[in-house]
Amino acid sequence: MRPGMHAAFSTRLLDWYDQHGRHDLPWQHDIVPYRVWLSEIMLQQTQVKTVIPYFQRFTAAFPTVTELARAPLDEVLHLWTGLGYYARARNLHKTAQLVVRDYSGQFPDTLEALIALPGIGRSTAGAICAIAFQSRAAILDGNVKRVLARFHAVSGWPGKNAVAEELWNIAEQYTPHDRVADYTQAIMDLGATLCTRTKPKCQLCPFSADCQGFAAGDPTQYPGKKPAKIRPVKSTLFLMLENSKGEILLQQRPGTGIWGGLWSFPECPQEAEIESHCAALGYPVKDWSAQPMEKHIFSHYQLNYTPVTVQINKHSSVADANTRWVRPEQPGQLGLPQPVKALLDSYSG
DNA sequence: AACCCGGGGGA
DNA sequence: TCCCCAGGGTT
Repeated sequence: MRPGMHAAFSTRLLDWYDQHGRHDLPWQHDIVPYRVWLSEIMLQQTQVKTVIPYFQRFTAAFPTVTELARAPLDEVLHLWTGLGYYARARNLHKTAQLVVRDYSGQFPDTLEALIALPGIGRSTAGAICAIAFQSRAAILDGNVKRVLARFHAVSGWPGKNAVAEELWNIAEQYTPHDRVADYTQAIMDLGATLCTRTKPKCQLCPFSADCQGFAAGDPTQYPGKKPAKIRPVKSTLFLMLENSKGEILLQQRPGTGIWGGLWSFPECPQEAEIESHCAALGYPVKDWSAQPMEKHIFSHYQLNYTPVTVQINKHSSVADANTRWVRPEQPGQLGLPQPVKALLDSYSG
């Protein structure tokens, strides 16, 4: 079989699915549009394993779209807590109310009508049409993009329109008229279990002999990666408060976000705020002096930081749980971001 | 700590 | 039309 031979593709995929695919996922029984829709929304940015308990709780609380539509949004959001992308839950609730109001509680069965509902795009609409209504419609979620890009060695990034269009065309061509619901589950399953982002199990794949990505030597080259974007530049002042013992004040950063849980200097955005910021910390400023600005590169932005040495009037060396006075040459067993470590080293040296 | 993810909304 | 974002999981 060569890439492009449509009927052979779906036949081989369905044979694999019948023998090796997953058939026991919660949304694979009692297949009705409501459950298909709910599962597809949950699966949009979230993996199967994570979704399963949420799907169980949701369908227990709201067995039908009517009950979901009647529920307060707060209850929906509560049941969604932990799944992330909370806009999905708001759109879910809106769509439930629209289905009740405009469609008497019966989901529409055309791509156009489904896409018009909040939170449903082309791929999700295709999945609902194929799985819930057995009508021929293509999908192109992350798994399918990977499978098709590798099979055809499509190297561009699917975020680009031209690449997405090429993949959609391929997806449309392979989508069969018969068993389209099983085919749709099957191609997602192949991508999720064999044709994985890293370490694909090509030796188990029914398509490896014909896969152009495999033939090229490294299927993980496909599809192409999102291009690294130009890093935005952020600027901050690192306030290096020094007490009369020559110790420097560090603060533990919040557990999440950049440098989560590490110890760093207090920061403020500009020189005009130095005195008020230190006063708020409980340390009136005697004198301060800005040092040359330095750069630190993260994957997603560049941090320009200006160290500011600050002499304080208060001679305290006590600190609360989130702050600590350290000797710059011996900061102790603290997690320090690289620039903080470097500044402490140069300060003592 | 980088990378990934479908759809919505703003530039 | 393109770009960016959300928020948790995987690697």
